[in-house]
Amino acid sequence: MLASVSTRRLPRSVRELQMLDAAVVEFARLGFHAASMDDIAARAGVSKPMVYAYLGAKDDVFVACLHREGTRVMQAIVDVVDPALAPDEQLWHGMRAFFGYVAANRDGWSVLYRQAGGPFADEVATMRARMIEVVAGMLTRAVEGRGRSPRSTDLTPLAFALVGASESLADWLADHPGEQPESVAGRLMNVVWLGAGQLLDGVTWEPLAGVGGR
Amino acid sequence: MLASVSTRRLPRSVRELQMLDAAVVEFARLGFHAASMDDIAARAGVSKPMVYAYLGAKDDVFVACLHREGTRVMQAIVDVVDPALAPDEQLWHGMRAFFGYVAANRDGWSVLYRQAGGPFADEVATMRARMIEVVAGMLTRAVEGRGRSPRSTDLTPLAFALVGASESLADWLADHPGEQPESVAGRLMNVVWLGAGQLLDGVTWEPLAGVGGR
Amino acid sequence: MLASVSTRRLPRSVRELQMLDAAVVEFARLGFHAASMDDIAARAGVSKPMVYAYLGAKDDVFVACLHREGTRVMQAIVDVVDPALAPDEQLWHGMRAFFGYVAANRDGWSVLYRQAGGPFADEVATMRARMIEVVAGMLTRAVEGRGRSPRSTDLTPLAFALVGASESLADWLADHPGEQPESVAGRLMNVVWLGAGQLLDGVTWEPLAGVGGR
Amino acid sequence: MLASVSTRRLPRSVRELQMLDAAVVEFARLGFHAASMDDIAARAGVSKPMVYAYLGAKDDVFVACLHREGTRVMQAIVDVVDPALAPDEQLWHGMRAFFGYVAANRDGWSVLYRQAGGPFADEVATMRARMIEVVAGMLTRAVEGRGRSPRSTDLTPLAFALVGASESLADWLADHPGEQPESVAGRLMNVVWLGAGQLLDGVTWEPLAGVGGR
DNA sequence: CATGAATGAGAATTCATTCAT
DNA sequence: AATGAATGAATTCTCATTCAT
Repeated sequence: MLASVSTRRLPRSVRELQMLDAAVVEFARLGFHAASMDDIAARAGVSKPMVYAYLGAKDDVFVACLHREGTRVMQAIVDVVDPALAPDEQLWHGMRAFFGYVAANRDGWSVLYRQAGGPFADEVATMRARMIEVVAGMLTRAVEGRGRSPRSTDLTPLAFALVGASESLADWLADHPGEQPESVAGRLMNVVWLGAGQLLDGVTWEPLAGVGGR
Repeated sequence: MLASVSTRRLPRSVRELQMLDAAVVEFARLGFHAASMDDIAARAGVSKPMVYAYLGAKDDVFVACLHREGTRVMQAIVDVVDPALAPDEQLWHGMRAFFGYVAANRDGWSVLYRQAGGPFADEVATMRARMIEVVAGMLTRAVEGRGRSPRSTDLTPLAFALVGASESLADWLADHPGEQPESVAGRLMNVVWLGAGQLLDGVTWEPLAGVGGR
Repeated sequence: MLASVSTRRLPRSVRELQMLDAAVVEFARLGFHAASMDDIAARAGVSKPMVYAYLGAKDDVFVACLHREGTRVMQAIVDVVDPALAPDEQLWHGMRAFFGYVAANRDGWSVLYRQAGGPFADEVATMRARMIEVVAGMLTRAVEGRGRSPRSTDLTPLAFALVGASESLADWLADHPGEQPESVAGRLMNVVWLGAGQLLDGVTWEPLAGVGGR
Repeated sequence: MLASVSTRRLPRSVRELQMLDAAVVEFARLGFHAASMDDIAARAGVSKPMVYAYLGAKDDVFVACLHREGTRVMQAIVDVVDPALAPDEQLWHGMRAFFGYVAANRDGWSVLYRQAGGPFADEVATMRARMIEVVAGMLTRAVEGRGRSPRSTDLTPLAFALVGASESLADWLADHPGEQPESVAGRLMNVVWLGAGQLLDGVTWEPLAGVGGR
């Protein structure tokens, strides 16, 4: 009866965490529809009714995962972006945090970013929007810190591009264990910062007249 | 009784196309698992056994969609990338074609991009790898066109970033029907081309000191 | 257009034979339910509607197989049992023919004997009954040829036993290619003939009193 | 509201038995392919998912039936074959037990014997092989008990014949509910024992001359 | 608190069978 | 005479969800 390693009779909060962890893994592994409540319960080491009692129906479980993971990414960024820093340093820290999170939490990231469509379109869109907002905010402050107000306030597309690039690079990193995440983040930072800088300085790339239009 | 537009008794090739189209729509709408063969058949205006007879099991149908759409995107890009053009123009044409295709084929794009997990990871990965290869090729030629041999031949990470950014922007584009693909392509092109250009010119951004080109 | 090996445009009777052959093979291979009209048509080298046109629905096809194979076994026996021969020779010839048929036509035999139950219980039972009748008739004539009328006219169980033994031995033969069918038939003939002879002579085996009854 | 005979919420072992019983009945009635999981579940008084949860897929259910029934027949025989008995008594007891079992368990026997083809050929063949082994053992001991070492040690064909004859007679018995298993066993015992005995005594029947023991 | 037992509903897949050509 | 096209109806199997204990 010594409960040293026994997982029985844990407090509710702990159990909930185990379940959420299991759910994230399963949803990431198979996607929302293919993941089964059975597998989630099994992976969490509890019986199915427990999952229902603690987290509710499958939809609820998924939304819970979504929220937790979303909060985590945003927190990871917010935590390292010190407003006292120089704008470029803020961006650099934020990107590193974001990049690091995506690379280190493939499962959580999957849940957030690879489950478009379906009955959660709204939830996912909302979560994504908040995340993009954080990134876009980071970019905006960086731009403003350069003493310029962005011509169009809409840095959202750039935020999207940045997120997509990070995700893709995280994939690439996963296949190249020898590479340093830091260095990859640095290269991305360079392109974005230098490119955006040029743009702000009025330098633009334009297609050759007449040729681009065909 | 109208014989003219009656869709009964069509030759195989026509029916196959109808089915593929229907399948792409359904897969895009609900994802692989949630889409049902019933719905696909219904949308194609045939009975389920026809789908099985012509396209095979659900997996086969999905792979067929994947291949068709994948080939289409690639073709759309390859078609406009004239090797005789200047490197930057090649990149510009390619990106414009890509965003144009995605804007015009939301469904096809969804099928390709938003089903990464699950049993088709390999198929999708293969297709993406081909795409990245194409992009990396364009980038390499662009760099060489500037009269420099790439310091490390490895432009692959940049290709990854670019493809990821494009995919993410394509998503954004899909959710903002008002936006012009051309304009999105232009913005991305600017950041990448200017940023990469600066980098190649030896300008770099470095953390903690802000030495680089601001 | 030279129709040397072409199988097109054959006269009805030939086509029907091809189909029956194919059907027997398929029914034997998979049983009535698991065999499919598709496979039968494919094996016969014709399209499904041909099978329906020539032989009718699946049930009809099966019954046709049943009848043909049943007729064949019985004919094989009747052909060799010359009433002019001595009774034991009649039995011997009949058994050899029967045994040979079963051994040489595993498929046909399967259709006849391994498809009990199901919607054809009646047909199968009838066919079997006729077959057993032939064998029993053979036995009866043999017994009568010995100058005795069988005590109970019912030699049917012995016929059943004989048929079962033959089938089982045919299985055994199929696994022992070195063995001579003739010799195996001979051994069976010996047991039956000698055993039945003893019985007719009034010799019987009786269990030890009191022990057999527990 | 009657709690006593309510069949709800039974422990697993009980339900499993009910299901196996139901499955045996259905498989016997219609054969493996024609029997449906729906029917099995209905007959067992449960819903289909329970059958899958407890017994697995249809194949598994069938194999489970096969094993249970096979074990039962073998056990029925082994239980009554006392090695201390005289060889002929051993054979007699074994045969009586066999026919008795078949008469009392028509369904179980059908499942075992009438599904030889198809994907379970191996399972059935294995079980039959074990049975033949047992019979061959009994025959061998019987022969040795007569003070003779079998000329060729190969009594296997005779065992095959005996088992085949028994199986076929079991079929006959199944179709003639009026018959006494005891009596059928007796008749078969007589033919085999007397015939084999004559053979061992050197009496043989030879074709064309009728030299043997008439 | 925790679970084994149980199921309704739905999805994939196959097949016998029929037309229109 | 012969066939490709087409389908209604089953059948196997899975899953989210709920009770009774």
